Amino acid sequence: MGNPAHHVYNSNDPHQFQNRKSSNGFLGLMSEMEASNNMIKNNFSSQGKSFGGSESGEATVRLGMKKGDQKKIRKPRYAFQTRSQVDILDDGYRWRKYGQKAVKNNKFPRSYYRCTHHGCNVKKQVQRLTKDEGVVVTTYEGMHSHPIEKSTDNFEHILSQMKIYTPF
DNA sequence: CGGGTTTGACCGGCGC
DNA sequence: GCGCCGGTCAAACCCG
Repeated sequence: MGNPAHHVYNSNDPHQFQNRKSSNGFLGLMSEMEASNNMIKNNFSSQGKSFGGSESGEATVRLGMKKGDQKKIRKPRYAFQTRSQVDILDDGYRWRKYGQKAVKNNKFPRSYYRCTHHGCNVKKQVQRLTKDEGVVVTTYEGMHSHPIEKSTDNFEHILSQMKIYTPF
């Protein structure tokens, strides 16, 4: 991958993005999480810390031992949809793709990415809608506990801020 | 070479 | 218990 010259919001320039947010640019912003779990709120209130849930969960060795000792914390994740012609929305972090699966009722596959930063277990998945090819759904899971490593554009900064404060 | 992608197999949960 | 399904692993492959 590697889109050297420009960043990727590109496909629709920021202006359009802001203009159409009420109608189409920002199709939706939804967050999935279990309201029944209070711990999640704790995790989110202190964004500077590591989000304990997923980390401890993944630290457990899989395949051969049960990991559901005590925690059944549901990892909060939030998704937003954008109009873009490219699947790769570069938000400033480095992602490594670890899977791709076809989605039912959808003719396009879904790609699974993971942040390559050491000790950062943030995941995201990118999906494209069948009906509107121009719509790309990006779902983030977890939160980065380290700074962005690329050039800091304004929009990226705003975006990252958005990520932090979205759930509430 | 080193890092990221590809791709099929595998795993755990859920419904029947 | 079995099969579907969404998500992940890992070995091969690719490319700078």
